[in-house]
Amino acid sequence: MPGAPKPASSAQDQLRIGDLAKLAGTTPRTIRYYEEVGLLPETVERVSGAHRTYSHAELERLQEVMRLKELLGLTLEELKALIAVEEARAEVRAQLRQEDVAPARRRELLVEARGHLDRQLELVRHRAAELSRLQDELSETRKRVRRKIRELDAQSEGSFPPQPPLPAAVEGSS
Amino acid sequence: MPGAPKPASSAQDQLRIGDLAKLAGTTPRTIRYYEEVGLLPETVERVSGAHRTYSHAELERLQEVMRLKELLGLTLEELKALIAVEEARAEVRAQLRQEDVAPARRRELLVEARGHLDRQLELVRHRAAELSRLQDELSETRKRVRRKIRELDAQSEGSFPPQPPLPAAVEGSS
DNA sequence: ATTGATCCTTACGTTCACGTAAGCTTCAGA
DNA sequence: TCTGAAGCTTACGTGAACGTAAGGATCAAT
Repeated sequence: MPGAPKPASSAQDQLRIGDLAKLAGTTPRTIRYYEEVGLLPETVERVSGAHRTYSHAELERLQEVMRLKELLGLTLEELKALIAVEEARAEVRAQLRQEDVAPARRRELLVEARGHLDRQLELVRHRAAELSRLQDELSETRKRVRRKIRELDAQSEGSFPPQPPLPAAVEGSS
Repeated sequence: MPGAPKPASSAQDQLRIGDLAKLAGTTPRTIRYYEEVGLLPETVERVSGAHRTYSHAELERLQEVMRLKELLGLTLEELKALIAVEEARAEVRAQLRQEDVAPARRRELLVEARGHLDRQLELVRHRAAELSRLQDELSETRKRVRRKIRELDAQSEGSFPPQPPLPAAVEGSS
């Protein structure tokens, strides 16, 4: 209504906890809980009682956390250790805006982040490898089962009921 | 009681719950609990109070269950639905020993098992794909971080401390 | 200034997946 | 036959990860 153009400041991006929850596919309670246990940083400069506000960056972080939890099945405690990366990277990004940060300090942060990334990668690779093996074994088993079915069908050739028309259609995904 | 030599029956393979637990890397309590919720079949013909006994086949089944739980992070309830395969396959194996089973029935069981296997495979493939994407993203991020470190090192060329000798050595465990 | 929707804190409740303890029974080996 | 280790049932306890409810505060829009 007011002719005043919205201050083109970097605000705008402010989400409330309910919005964040909806966007991330979770609940406000969960977000507060994650903050409580230290998985998410306490929203900046908040007087007790005031509403929490989140930026798009925080949404991404939350989604990343949820993804790691989902995919790796870790406890929140384990996750906390793992996602220290985000912490470091966030700090680096924040400091990149100030030019007066000692390169030495910046390097430290980056090296730290690299270390965390290496740990994450190792964990993920391991998981992926195990899953891959499981997949192979399942495929192998399925092959055997299908072969046995075919054998049965061949034996009862004509002599038996008109061969159940194989529901077949196994969706050849991937 | 009689000095009768141990009946050379097919026994021998009989494990007690403690052995089974140790072999599978879990506890008796967990095994009983799995049985309670229907994840493991109640050991055959057991009068209440008598010890449970397990065969090698049951060990394998338990290990399979634990592996699926670990890798996919499913609840026991979800697992129950998923591992109906084992049920069907066990039945097939049992029936394979009797030749008098109608081929039609045998076929039914096999088809059922195939269906369950398809579901498992789809789930595992999906998981594997997601993990793979995560892995790629992590690799990408790591590359960027490493590049930034190199850039920093290049900038401070000679002008700065003798370039921290890169702790490198990412402990190549496993 | 006044809402009504959303949020805040505090705190107790709940489900899952077992752990632990007690009292008794079974079983394998001497 | 006896015994002690391991098992059985029953039941209460526990930590993680939230759900839910109560009573009041905040905030955006009117």
